[in-house]
Amino acid sequence: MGRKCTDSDSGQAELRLEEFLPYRLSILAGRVSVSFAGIYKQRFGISIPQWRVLANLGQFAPLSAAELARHSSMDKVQISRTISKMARAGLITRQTDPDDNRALILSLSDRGQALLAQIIPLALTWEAKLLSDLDEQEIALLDNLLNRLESKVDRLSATAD
Amino acid sequence: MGRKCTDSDSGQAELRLEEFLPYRLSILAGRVSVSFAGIYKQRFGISIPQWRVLANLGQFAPLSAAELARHSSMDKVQISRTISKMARAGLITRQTDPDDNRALILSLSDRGQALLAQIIPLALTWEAKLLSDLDEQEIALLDNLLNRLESKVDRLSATAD
DNA sequence: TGAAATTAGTTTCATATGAAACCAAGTCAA
DNA sequence: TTGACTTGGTTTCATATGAAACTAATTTCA
Repeated sequence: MGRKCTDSDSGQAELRLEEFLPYRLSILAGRVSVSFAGIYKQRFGISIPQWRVLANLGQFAPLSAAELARHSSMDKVQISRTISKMARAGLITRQTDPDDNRALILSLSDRGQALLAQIIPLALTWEAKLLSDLDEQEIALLDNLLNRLESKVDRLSATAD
Repeated sequence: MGRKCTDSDSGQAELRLEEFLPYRLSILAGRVSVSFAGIYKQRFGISIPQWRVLANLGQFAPLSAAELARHSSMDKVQISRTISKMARAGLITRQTDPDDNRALILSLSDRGQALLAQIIPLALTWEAKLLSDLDEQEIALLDNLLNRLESKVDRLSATAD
């Protein structure tokens, strides 16, 4: 960083938070997460990380812990702890991979699948409500924009040092 | 084992995470936050909550702690701790409000302002990079969509229970 | 081979978090 | 006034988090 153009009166850059994308995204995502978590938290007693594991295994199982971490962009420590809890609760199964004895093969148990099947309709209904002010085209556009931002931020992170 | 029914004809609801908005938003916002935090974290030694306080006070000061909490949608405990640290570090000033001796009047100190002035150009540059694949119109649209989602989720949370 | 480097997952430890209890100041109602 | 209620902010306490150290299995390559 070089530019230290006398932070005094003249060239003072301004930041309007209500227009600053990282900030807005973070606020919005936080509120969405909390609001959505209200759906399954007390009703089913699972946390946000547990919900993530549940949903990811529901869609992509079988997965190793490392794959699951990549899929869900969760920390590997958090994965480890979350799957321990969920295994104890009988929601997932863990077997060691015969082809690589370090790795685990993770899947949903019947109970886990049943739980997921209970939550999914609630999730979809809730999402529909969230999107109810947007028309088809706008939803498609949002989808497209989020995709592009996602791959952009990945590229930015990759080059950051 | 597993699938007792084929998805197409049965009532088995499916969830495609890559299309599920709460999930995508949360992943994207997390990555954006982390990537952006890389800009100021080691360079200036401030945390994400500190950045939020800095930016909010920069734009909206003077603010009470409660107002700051509302503005930034941060927890009041977190606000309390963050402003203590920042006051100790000489980044903000805290005076008790003469009109209400419970309340604090928070502002940026000169040092805080100088720090913010250093970060803002970096933040704007970074944001510009993030948005560089989107044209004017798309940015405006994104802005509009995020706004509408934000107010929607607020309404959903309000009616939650 | 077999020693160094990598990778999968767990554990440790210091820090961060937030719900609930708390104190102190202000408001309301009788 | 006074006592009940609310509000601003801090503290407590139990839990969550993640970086770094660790164990164990696998790969690399001299």
